Amino acid sequence: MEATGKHFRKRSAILNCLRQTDLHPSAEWVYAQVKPQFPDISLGTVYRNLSLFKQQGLISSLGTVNGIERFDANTAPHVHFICQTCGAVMDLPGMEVPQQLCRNAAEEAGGEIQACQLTFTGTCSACCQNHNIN
Amino acid sequence: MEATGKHFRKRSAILNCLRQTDLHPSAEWVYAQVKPQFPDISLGTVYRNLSLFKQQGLISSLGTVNGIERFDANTAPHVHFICQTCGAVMDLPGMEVPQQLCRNAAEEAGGEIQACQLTFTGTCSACCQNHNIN
DNA sequence: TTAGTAAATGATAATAATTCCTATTGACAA
DNA sequence: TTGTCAATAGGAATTATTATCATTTACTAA
Repeated sequence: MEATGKHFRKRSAILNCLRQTDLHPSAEWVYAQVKPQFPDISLGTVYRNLSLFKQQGLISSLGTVNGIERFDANTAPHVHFICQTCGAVMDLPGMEVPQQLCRNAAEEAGGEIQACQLTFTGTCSACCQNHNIN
Repeated sequence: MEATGKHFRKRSAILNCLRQTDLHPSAEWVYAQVKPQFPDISLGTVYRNLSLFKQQGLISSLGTVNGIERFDANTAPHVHFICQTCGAVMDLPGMEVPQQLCRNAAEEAGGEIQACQLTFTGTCSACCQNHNIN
């Protein structure tokens, strides 16, 4: 399973691509990024590996934006802002989910809590300006 | 646009169905519930009206669970727990998102914030028990 | 009653994101 | 070289959702 040799170059390129961006991209976006370096890569490989990484806990999914799944290589708990107009997903790095909230949730849910997602939805500043112009 | 007469019976049945459950159901589930009362209702009508209600702010969407969109007639901000094993979505009614957190988000995001979603993911107590048995 | 209308619907086709399938390729060990 | 097995490419299949369009329903006015 080591990433040595040509065998795993595509797989690690996909992971690296996701690690080098903060755009919380879709599978298609990752595909487009990796394509120049590996012209014969297939979209299926991107989906397959993203799914594998997710299962291994190397990446996480933010859910879908406009019906398209978005991924994040930052698995530490953090807060997101999603612009409903342009579909941009941004981190709100200055914020964090209070630990107490997570403890309360664990208590109230009864089961086991594995992840926590705090997401704000609205219109980003760029789209707010565009809207004013039009 | 009043819900008088037979014309709007299906539409309001869909909304009532959603209002009378706390399962945060899918379009297909709503369809199955309304079907006995309106045997000739079509799935397209359910999708069409759910989409309309969402647009009107009468209901909200939780996003997708296992690739299927889930809806909620409770538009007040509240906290959810999603079981990754069985796909159940539950409210955590004793919890709420701190107001201060929302204010911070608005400040940091720059744009306009319209909604806030706090979701915990994990394994519900029922699925935890089943897992122990098997 | 009887058109005339606009909205709502049923049935089905179309769309598109994602997953599945199978032959092929690359890496490595014997 | 050869056998084996995981990884992949390419494309077909799946499936949730949306769009289309002819029909039905409700309401209004003559």
